[in-house]
Amino acid sequence: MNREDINRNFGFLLHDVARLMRTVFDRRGRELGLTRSQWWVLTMLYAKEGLTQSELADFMELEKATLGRLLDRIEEKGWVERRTNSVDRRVKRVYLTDKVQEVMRALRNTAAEVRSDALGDLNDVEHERFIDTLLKIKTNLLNLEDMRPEPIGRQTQAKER
Amino acid sequence: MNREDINRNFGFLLHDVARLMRTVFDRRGRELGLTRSQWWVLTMLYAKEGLTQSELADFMELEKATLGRLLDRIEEKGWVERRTNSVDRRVKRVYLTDKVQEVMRALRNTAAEVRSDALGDLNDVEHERFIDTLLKIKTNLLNLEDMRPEPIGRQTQAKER
DNA sequence: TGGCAAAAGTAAGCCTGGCAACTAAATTCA
DNA sequence: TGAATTTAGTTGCCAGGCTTACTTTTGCCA
Repeated sequence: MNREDINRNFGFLLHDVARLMRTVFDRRGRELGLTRSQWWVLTMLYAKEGLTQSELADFMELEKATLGRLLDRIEEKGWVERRTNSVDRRVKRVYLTDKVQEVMRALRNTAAEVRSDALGDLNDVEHERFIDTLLKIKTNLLNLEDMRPEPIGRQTQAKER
Repeated sequence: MNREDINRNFGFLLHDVARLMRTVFDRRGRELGLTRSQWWVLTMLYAKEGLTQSELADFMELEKATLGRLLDRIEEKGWVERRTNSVDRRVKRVYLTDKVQEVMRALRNTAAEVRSDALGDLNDVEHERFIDTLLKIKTNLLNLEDMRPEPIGRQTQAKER
């Protein structure tokens, strides 16, 4: 890679843009009292309430430990509840509380703002193409052997039962 | 946003892909003994050796503090040198050491591998379009008022006076 | 049934990143 | 000149992410 290319380097750019997005969202989210990651968990839960922590971690492609700590903080704020399962006492299922509803509304607005600020002048075609390409890249990355060992899990299920 | 959209949500996708890239790179970089961020600093320095820490932080759009700590670790490994300026004794300029050359070679190879694994089947047109779009988004984000106050440096201007 | 492996969560350690507060040096300007 | 302001860099604190190592519980099977 020569020196001129640097600003068009895929890895750098992606890194930059993701960081900028996070920063923008974190700043706007601060007045709502949460971080981007916490918001992300809430949004995922909104779609998939009642998953176990491990299932949720798999779904979000996060490590169990990372998710666990996120949940600690969100639970402290009273937005989420871990319910112990009576059948399997190791398992904790995660539920949103009622209290979270108003926050969620505010978040959706803020998220839409950030998204439209970021995408700004892109037309629909460009937008869709961009999303398609991101999806392809994501697929490529998930298929790398590097990703097999532990991270994506996918292990197990179709096991017990 | 309805529940189906979630996998085509720009923010999520970007977050995911950036995280996956980081993970892949970190795993492959580990055997070389550095993290993605450290590699990033080295690469930037390769293009811009001799900048002051503040200039480098601006260039990389990082906080001075974040860069400072990155440099601490890289310096410990002997890949980088902070030289104090005799004219302005506050300033430290950053230089690569000779020792770093072989690491850099390995890094460039690894980076190219990761990039081609990630981009995989994309054709050139798609690739270029993707980069263009990323650049537009980056520009949009950098132009937000949120980004003005402190973050990018350029600080100070028009304060109380 | 009794032991062992696997699974769910947690804890601790490390690195990155932002923000805020600080120190030291330089600059401004009254 | 001397006080106030700016600037360069560091430090402290916190969130988030990954890894590794652990505890508890469950399930298998010999």
